[in-house]
Amino acid sequence: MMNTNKDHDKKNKKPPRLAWSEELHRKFVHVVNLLGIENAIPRKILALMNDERLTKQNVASHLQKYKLSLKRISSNCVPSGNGSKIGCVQFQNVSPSDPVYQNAAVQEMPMPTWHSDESLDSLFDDVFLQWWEDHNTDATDLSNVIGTSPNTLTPLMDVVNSNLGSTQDLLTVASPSCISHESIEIGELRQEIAATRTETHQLRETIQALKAQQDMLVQVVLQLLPPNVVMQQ
DNA sequence: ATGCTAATAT
DNA sequence: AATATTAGCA
Repeated sequence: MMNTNKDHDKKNKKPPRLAWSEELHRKFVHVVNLLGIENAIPRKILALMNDERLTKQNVASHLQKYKLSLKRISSNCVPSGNGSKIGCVQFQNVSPSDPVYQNAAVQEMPMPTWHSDESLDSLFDDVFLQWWEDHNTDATDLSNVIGTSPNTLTPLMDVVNSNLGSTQDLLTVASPSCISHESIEIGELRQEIAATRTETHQLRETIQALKAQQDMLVQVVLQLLPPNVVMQQ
């Protein structure tokens, strides 16, 4: 009696299909950007997201779609060969959730400033670490996760470990001095902090999108200029 | 046998 | 269109 029917039987173990909420997707994008699109495989993504709602197949499926969207975007921005013809469109519509800056063609651009923005990187790391602390009691989880993977991730682990030291110091100093006073709303402060984090996160994405736009525009200008002007290294 | 991706199915 | 499932490769 529990067979080829359309059993809406409650006992049948069919988990409802996963809906990728914005929050879930942002988490996903966040982790993917952390790993870099080339290292972002389902197992690592799943581990870093650390979300009970997710299974590896969920992530794999979503990753497939996500890569397609990246491809869609990239294909609009690739300049055509050595000629002076430009294939770029849609500069205005770069969405923060669409990491155009991962476009391989963009990354290969000979822009001297491309890799030199350390402040942006550290901001990125701060945001990630705070998020990680929120969702995991112990940072050794992260170390374990990353430790099992090839050495391409060791720089990330270093960053995490070093930054973690400072944040833990902050915590141990701050918490004892706050207990005694009247019940001033710690909850409100938490909310405020959370809001600030979200804002920071969004700003970070906006900055990166703008940076990508700027670099692409510079590239366009370079291609429009006569060759002799550009030749200096 | 396992994990990943591309293709296909719902 | 979004998500799940399968197929086939490494």
